Amino acid sequence: SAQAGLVPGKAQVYLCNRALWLKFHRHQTEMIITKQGRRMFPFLSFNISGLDPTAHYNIFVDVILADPNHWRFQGGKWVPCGKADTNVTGNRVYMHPDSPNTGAHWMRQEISFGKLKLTNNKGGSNNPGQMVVLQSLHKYQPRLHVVEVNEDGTEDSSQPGRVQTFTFPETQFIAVTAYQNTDITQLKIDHNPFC
Amino acid sequence: SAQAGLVPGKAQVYLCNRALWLKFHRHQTEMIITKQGRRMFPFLSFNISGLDPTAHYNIFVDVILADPNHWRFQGGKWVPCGKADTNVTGNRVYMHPDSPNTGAHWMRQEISFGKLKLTNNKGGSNNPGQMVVLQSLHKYQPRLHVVEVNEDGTEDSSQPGRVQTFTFPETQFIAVTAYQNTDITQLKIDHNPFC
DNA sequence: GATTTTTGCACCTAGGTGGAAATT
DNA sequence: TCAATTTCCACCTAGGTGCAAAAA
Repeated sequence: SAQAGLVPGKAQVYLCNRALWLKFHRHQTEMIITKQGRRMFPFLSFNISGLDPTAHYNIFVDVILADPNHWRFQGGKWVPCGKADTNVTGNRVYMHPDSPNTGAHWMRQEISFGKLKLTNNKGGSNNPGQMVVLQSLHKYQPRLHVVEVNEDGTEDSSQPGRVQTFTFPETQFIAVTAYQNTDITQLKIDHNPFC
Repeated sequence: SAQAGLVPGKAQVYLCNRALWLKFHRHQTEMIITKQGRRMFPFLSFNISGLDPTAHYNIFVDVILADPNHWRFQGGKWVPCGKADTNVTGNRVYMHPDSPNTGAHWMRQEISFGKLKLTNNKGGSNNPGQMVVLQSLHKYQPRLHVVEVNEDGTEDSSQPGRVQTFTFPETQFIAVTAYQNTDITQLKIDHNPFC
C-alpha cells in the first residue's frame, strides 16, 4: 500500500527500509545512546520525488518527543512511568551532509542518514551537528524536513510553503543506554552486519 | 623558503606534505598502479589562499607525462629506454569531491586528494571520475587546477583568466606495477600507516 | 630466459557491535 | 538492593598495504 498520497506540487517521500523498521516496531524499537554517540539501526533512508529538479533544497532530520511519558521496562513490557523530562537542551537536528543540493540530486538516489549518531551527552559536542542529543527512557519520533533554499543555501523566509515535513510512525523508538527487550537485541544481531 | 611568489589577484598554493614528498623525490618516487586502482602515497594535499571568498571554484588534479621517455630500472637506477607510448586513452583528471565550492570553503582547510586512485585499466572504469589511468614505466607530473565557475558549477568560457594551474616538480613519479627501488619500498613502509 | 603484470594473502588501520563487568 | 549508566573488550565490517607466487 502507498505510504503517502500523491498531491500535485508536493514532494512524495518513501521510507526505503520500511519492512525492516516494521519488524522492530512490532516489538517497540530501542536505540542505544552513548556518550560518544551511537548510530541508529535501522537507520533512516528515504526516496523522494516531486521536487523541482533545478531548485535547491536542504534536507534534514530532527527527533522530537513522541509522547509526554517517561518509560520503564518492567515485567517484559514497556510501561509509562511519570512525566517526560521536558527540560530539554542540546541539538536534535541532523542536516544531511549533501545539503544544500538540487532537486535532481536528491531524487537521483536514496537519501540515507546512516552516519547520524544518538548521544546522551548534552555537553561538549565533539562532532558538532553530527550528534542528536536525547534522554534515556523517553520515546522519540524522527521527522524528515525538506526546505527549499536559495542557491547559496540560505533560507528565504519571505516565501511561504517552502518547508515540507514527513513523519513515519514506524520509526519511533525508545532511547536506552542498554537494551531492555531481548527480542530487539536479537533483531539487531540478525540484521546489523557489525554484530 | 617560499614555494610560490605572492602576486596580487592570483591564488597562492602550498604543498602541505612537501617534506615527505621530497624524501621520496630524492630516490625517484614510484607509485603502484593496479587494475582496481591504488591510492597515491604520499597523496596530494594543498593549502590555498588568495581566492575570492564568495566566488565559486572547481578544483581538480590532472596527471600529465613528465617527459617523452619510457623508463626501466636497471642496475639499481632508472634509465630512459625508448620513447614514451603516446597512444593515450583514459581519464587523467580527478575532480575534488567538494567541487564546486566557494573560495571561503577551499581556503578554510587543507585540500586533500587522498582518495584519488591510479590504475592501468583503460577499459571498464568502476569508479568513474575517481580513477586516473596511467601507463606503467612512464614518468608523470600531477598538476592542480583552480577554475572559477558560475554558481551552478558551469564554466564561463567567455571570461578569460579564470583558470589557474599549479605544478610541483617534487610530486613527479614513475608509475609501476611492482616497486623497483627498495629505498622507495622502505619509505612507503616507514610512513604509510597501512603498511 | 627475462621482464612485467596479476592474484591471493596475511597484516594493518579505522571504526561499528553487543556483552560482561564495574561504576554511579 | 536495585536500576541505570559507563567502561572495557572481543569480534565484526570495510578496505588500504607490501609480498611471494603464479601467470602472462
